[in-house]
Amino acid sequence: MKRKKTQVGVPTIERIVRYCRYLERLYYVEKRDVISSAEIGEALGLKPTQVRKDLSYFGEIGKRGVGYSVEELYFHLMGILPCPKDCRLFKIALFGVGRLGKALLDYEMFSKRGIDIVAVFDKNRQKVGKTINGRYIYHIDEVETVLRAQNVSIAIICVPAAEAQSVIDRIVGSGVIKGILNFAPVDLTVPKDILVSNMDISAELEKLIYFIREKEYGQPLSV
Amino acid sequence: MKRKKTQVGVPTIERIVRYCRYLERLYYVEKRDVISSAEIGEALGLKPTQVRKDLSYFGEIGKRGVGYSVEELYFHLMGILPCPKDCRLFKIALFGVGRLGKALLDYEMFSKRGIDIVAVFDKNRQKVGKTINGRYIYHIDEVETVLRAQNVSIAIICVPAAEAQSVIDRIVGSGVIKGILNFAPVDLTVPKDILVSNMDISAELEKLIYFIREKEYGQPLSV
DNA sequence: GCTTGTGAACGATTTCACAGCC
DNA sequence: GGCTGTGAAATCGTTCACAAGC
Repeated sequence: MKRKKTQVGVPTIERIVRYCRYLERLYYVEKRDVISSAEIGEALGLKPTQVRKDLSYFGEIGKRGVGYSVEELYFHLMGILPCPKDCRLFKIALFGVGRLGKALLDYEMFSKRGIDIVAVFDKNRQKVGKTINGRYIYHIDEVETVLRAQNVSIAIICVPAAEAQSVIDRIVGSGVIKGILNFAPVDLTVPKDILVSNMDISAELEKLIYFIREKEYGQPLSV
Repeated sequence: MKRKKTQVGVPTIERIVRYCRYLERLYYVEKRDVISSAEIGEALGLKPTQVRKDLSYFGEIGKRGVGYSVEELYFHLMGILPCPKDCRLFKIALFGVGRLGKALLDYEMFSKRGIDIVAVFDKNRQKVGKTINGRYIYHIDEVETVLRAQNVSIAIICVPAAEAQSVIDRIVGSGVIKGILNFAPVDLTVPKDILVSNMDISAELEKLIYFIREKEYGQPLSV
């Protein structure tokens, strides 16, 4: 099997996810038949050429002079993205049942997309053994056993920043985890064959404020 | 005043936030005196040249042959980033007191960074009038009055996807909001002078799974 | 010796320009 | 006329190579 040199880049995949969401609404709610790259671009704040380039990576889906069939395009993109079909293949565990962890456990969008969290861990013995949203809470000491038994491949980290790295080390030690979604505001050190996606809320806010200030005052500060 | 052509890019600012966090620990916890770009890069998974290039945008802070003074660099970067000094300038309101909204209201990292949410809104009359973590919950109908009175400039959106756009329209109507941090999994339509930062949790997970699959199986799907 | 700062080279991503098709 | 698909050009971001300074 020949390895293609030109893989599709990260920004494109991020936009594919957004196209997919937009088309979902167009298909189920607005019941549109066809859509143009110009209109998609308008809705998502992108240039039409950007939209067409992205879509062209996955084949010729549109009709020239007409546009894209909403149904065809939607199911085509759904086939490219992993969910919900493959989410059962990639089982997910959540670490840290604080407020954020609890919020994620019944996050509407997860269940809607077929994303299911199969195991939950905490280090607090008071929480261990209870169930939350139908999931049994394991103690962090059981991590190796449970992750292997359930064949979990993705970990969501919602523990405090100070504990994140030690939790990660134990998770990585289990040898089954392939990807980590990290909500703790620290940079984790992991073996480089494991993918990490950081969702750093306060970092995002700081970034936002930086650019607001830059826009307001022309210059961020004395540069 | 001359407008510089080369503004610092988004990826650089994202890394500056990370340097800042790392240096904070180095300064207060590990009490290091100097640090090299190589070591910073090691800790954050970046090449030393990347670190130096980023830092050089904001002046010559290091000493050749020696490295960077942790103290000097830390406070220098703190000066570039908006928090916590400017967070009072940029007041924040939160919309939607569901599980996620509640989680954010006492997110440790916010208070630690001086980020303070000054007003909270919900459309549920049962919640309105109560206080949560010391913040009075306003009804969404009061949005114009409260935002103007408090001079709020940033909105955090934690309402369900279906309601996000209508909430946004009202917020934008108030005329004081300059930036939005959006947790609802939809693409919002806003006037282009307003900055939007999306934190789409399920999109991030889908992206992660896509790239895990690509890595595992060489190709994401039949492309 | 060692480490920073930076123009130049390289690589990735976006945008343009236009051919191809309905 | 309209809209897509795509190579080429432009832009943006990262990495290299090396000069400058401790």
